[in-house]
Amino acid sequence: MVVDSGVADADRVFHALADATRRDILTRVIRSGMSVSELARLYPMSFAAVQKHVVVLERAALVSKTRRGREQIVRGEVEALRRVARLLDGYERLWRHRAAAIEEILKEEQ
Amino acid sequence: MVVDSGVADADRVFHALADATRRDILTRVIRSGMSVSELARLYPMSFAAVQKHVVVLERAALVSKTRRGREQIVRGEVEALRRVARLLDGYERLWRHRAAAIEEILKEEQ
DNA sequence: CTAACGTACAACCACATGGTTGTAGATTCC
DNA sequence: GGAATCTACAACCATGTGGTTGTACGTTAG
Repeated sequence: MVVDSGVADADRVFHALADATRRDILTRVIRSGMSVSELARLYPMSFAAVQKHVVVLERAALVSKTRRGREQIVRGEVEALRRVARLLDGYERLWRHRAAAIEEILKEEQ
Repeated sequence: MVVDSGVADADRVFHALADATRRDILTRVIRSGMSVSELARLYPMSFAAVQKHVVVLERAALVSKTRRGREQIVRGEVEALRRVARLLDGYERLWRHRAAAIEEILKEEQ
């Protein structure tokens, strides 16, 4: 297992998700693959802007691209998504731990 | 239920999580509340920088502050965290849907 | 072959972000 | 009361981000 720079990974993933356009692209390409220009037609911005959003998602490993003729098909990668979900689960577990401790204290006080 | 500006909420939450220092602060204050200056002593940066990180987490509703004398105690708020986890679950559900569709297609082809 | 299409990338711009220092207001300690 | 502590916030700076346009290159269609 790669231990190195898991921090930067999380940085990239959360940053990639911190933009409504990118989240929308992600939901679409998870449903089914789409070419970059198909995606670009969906948003009120230039092709270049959408292409850059796709690059950000790609760097975060949230999507992958595969060539099909002159098109580049973008697909959602669920692995990174799962890693983030697990991370958030970790946060929540910590919280539950705290909640349990509080309950313990309240019990003792009664 | 508030329907308005759930998008901006997600923006704020993901952006808040897209920084290693802020994620570290979050894990600590979820375990147990800490004052801002206690937090500030933990990181190799100025008090003001840490205070600004706390503000970012607060705007994302990931932490809340309560006064205790001259200190401000920062605590982790789990509600927003859960909302994000649910959002990511939503993404994963979409993916599973796609996986099921692919299986269906493969079955038909055989 | 040539034209149109799909993609990638550089250069540029306005604005946000993450850091700094400095100042000022509450609150507590002695 | 006066000093120390904790917090908040403004001003500033370097860098990053999200958008633009323009250009170049490979692939497909006619």
